[in-house]
This record gives sequence, structure tokens and C-alpha cells, in this order.
Amino acid sequence: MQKILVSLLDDHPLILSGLQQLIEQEEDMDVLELHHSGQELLKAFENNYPDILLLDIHLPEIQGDELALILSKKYPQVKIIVLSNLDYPYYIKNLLQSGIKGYILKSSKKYKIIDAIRAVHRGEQYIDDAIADKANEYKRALKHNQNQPLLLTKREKEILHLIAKDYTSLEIADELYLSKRTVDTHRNNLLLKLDVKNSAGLIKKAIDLGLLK
Amino acid sequence: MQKILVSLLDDHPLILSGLQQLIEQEEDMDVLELHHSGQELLKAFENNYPDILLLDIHLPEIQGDELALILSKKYPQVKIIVLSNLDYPYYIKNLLQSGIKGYILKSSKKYKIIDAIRAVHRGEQYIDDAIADKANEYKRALKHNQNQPLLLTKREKEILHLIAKDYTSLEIADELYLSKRTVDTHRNNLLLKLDVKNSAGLIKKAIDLGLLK
DNA sequence: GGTTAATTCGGTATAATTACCGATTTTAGG
DNA sequence: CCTAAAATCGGTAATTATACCGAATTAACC
Repeated sequence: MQKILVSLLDDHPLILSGLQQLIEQEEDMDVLELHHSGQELLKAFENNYPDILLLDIHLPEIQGDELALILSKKYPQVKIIVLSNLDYPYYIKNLLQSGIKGYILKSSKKYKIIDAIRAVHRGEQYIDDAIADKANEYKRALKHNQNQPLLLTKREKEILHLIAKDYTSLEIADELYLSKRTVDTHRNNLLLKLDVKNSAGLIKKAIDLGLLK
Repeated sequence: MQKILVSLLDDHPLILSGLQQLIEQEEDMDVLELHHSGQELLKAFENNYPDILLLDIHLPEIQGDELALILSKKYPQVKIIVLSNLDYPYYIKNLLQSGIKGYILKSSKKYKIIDAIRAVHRGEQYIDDAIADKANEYKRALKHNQNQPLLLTKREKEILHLIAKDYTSLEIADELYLSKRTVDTHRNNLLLKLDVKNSAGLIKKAIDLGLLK
């Protein structure tokens, strides 16, 4: 029988080991390669790529969702399962649009991860129950916001990072050679998109969503 | 030869597996027990405890530093090594005062973790280089703040959590039956203690330090 | 019981953010 | 080339947060 080939991307060596061990215990799957960064993965994929990629969404250099988008365009054969800590459900919507096939929490029981790999390999979608539940909750709670995409623009991300760095609007304006008014507009859009009412909530949610740090 | 007995506490099963595998590969150490929560660990320690405890500082229910304090009072024989993602160095000062013997990053190379266990077992202190470097940097940069303890009071933590929840000062005051003025004082103290100048920076740093979420 | 830290509250002033109304120009993609 | 999204900028008003002066009460600890 052809084994399911799985590659892993995570910046934590410990998580990589844990996943590797977990997968190699199964008879119908094998680990192809371990990757520690998005750059490394992109290079490695030029030579060879797996059936399934387990992708940590929290990465230091590149945003997980950006990488997912690149990969699903360049390597649509590779089925991507996202590993995340997030319990914010609406984030999945964007990811699913990026071609993600599965979404599980890092804190999941081990068998769930194995199940997810098999399901996605069969061509199914696999969303962690905990998340699916919350997603429904969320949809019910927020009707007015449901067709608003959560993808941040380049400028918005830039400004978000500066807000997190303790900058005031004026300081951001100076830094980016913009008027304070422009910065405020972007701040407002950030608050709207993330559905929070001030900067404290913005930063909190941004980190939870993996948009920051 | 007597093996070094190591117990592990982390809320992520994957990290636990990774650590377990890593430690059991070494001939001079063994894993005593895996713990998934602070409560579970405290109960288990009543019967038996290890030489070394690898303690994740990011825990859902109990604060890592609080647990460390409890443990070092109740079980001073157990040497604690903290595992963390933090690159904020001044946090260690408090931890070291709580009786912590080692401090390493989750993203460390695997051999570092093994080294740390051996060093701490010999009675040495082991601080991750990356952190030690930053700690010195930080000391140089911030002289005026160096004798200010970073431990937050109960009330401050309470208010910090509400700030992160998008509450305004007035809403917090209502929630806790306080005057707005009191809330503002606490907010100010939070800004001072964490050395940031607004709520956005406060939340960012609090999360980095493991004080939130 | 005495000392220290924590918590509570007041006023005033300034700075910063957020909420509204708006608009034009630039960029990216089909 | 055309269209939609993104990025840019203005003014005003209201709300919030922060910076300063201060101090009294309560809780915790030795």
C-alpha cells in the first residue's frame, strides 16, 4: 500500500518531534520532511513535495495564511492542514478560501490529528469540532459582519504592527510619511474588520488570530 | 547509576510527546510523569515528585509563575526549569526569585534542553543564551526601572484582563464596583510596571510575558 | 502591633483615540 | 482599458486615556 506522505512546518523543534513521532507510529503514513521555516519549505518543495502538509499558522517571518495562499496556487496537489492555537472561528473562513483542507488545534488530542490526516487524504474537509461549534456560535451572533472579509491589507498590517509597538497615530504617520488622518482611517478600518472597539481589544484579537507576533 | 527523573507540564500534548521522546533518548535521564494541567500536577506531587520539572509558563488556568512559587515552597527539592516562548528578559528576574533554576525557550535546539536538565541537576543555573543576552541589553537600556518589580497585584491582573476584553475604564469601574479614578490609577500602574505608554502596548507586552491568555 | 504593600478615591489638564460627515488618487487584476 | 479595491487626506466633535498634583483606607505580613 502507498503510504500517505506528510511534511511538517513549525518553528518549534519540539512540536515537530511530537508530530513526527505521532505520525510514524501509524502504519499508513510517513513523514517526508520537517521544515522549520516558510522559506526553507518553499525551497524544498521545488524538488519534492508531500501529499499532506501540516502547517503551523503562527510563524515568525511569513504569515501562515499568506504561505497557504502561495502553496495552494503553486502546489494545488498538496493538501494543507492548518495547526493552530486559535479559538477564534471566523479566521477559518479566509483560510478555507485559501485552499486549506483541514483545521485543527494544537491542543487537540493526538488521535484527532491522525484522523484529520486520513480524512483530508480521502478528499474530505476536516475542521476541529471545537472550532466548528464556535464558528456557528459566531455566525449567529454577528450577522451584520458576516460578509465582511477579515483579510487585512498590506498597509493595515503595517499599521497594526506599529500600534502594537506602542506608537501613537502621530508617530505612525511620521514613520510612514503619511498624514495622521490617513493613519486614523486605517485604524478605524482595523477596528471594524476585527470587530473591536479600541486598540487594546485590537491587539488582543490580532494576536489571537495570528496576525501579530 | 541513578537516572535523573524528569516530569513535564504542558497543556499541549504535542510538546509533551516531543519532550518525552527527547528525554528518553538520553541514557542518564527518564520521564517520571506527564502533566497536562497545574491542578493535576499538584495532586500527583502529593504521592511522588521528580528531580526536575520542565514547566511551561503559558498555562490556561493557573499562571506559570504562581505555580512555580507554590511548588518551590512546597517542594524545594524539585528543581524547576521553565519553558517559554518569551523573549522579554526582565520576566526572568521574578521567576528566579520564585526559585526557578533554569529558563529556556521552546524554540531552543534540542540539545540545549538536555544540557539544561543536566546543568540544573548538578546544581547549576541554566539561562538560555538568547535570553541572557537580552537581559543585559535590557539592563543597560532601562536603568530607571530596574528596581521596580514586575509582579502584578491581584487587582491589576483583574483589570488587565478586562482591558484586553475591550472594556473602557468606565465599564471596568461598573463591573468591579469601583470609581473610574481607581481604575485609572491601576491602569497607570500597569503602564509603569510593564514600561509601555498605552493600552495597545500594554496588551502586547502582557501577552508576550504570559500575563494574559 | 507595627510596617509595608495594596487598594481606594478626587480634581484638573492634556493628549490621544474614536465616531461621524466626507472625498480624491493610486494600484492591481482581469 | 476598465473596474474594484486600496490608499490617501480633511474637519469636527465626543469620548477615552494618560499625566500630573495628591491622600486615606484596607489587607497582609512579620
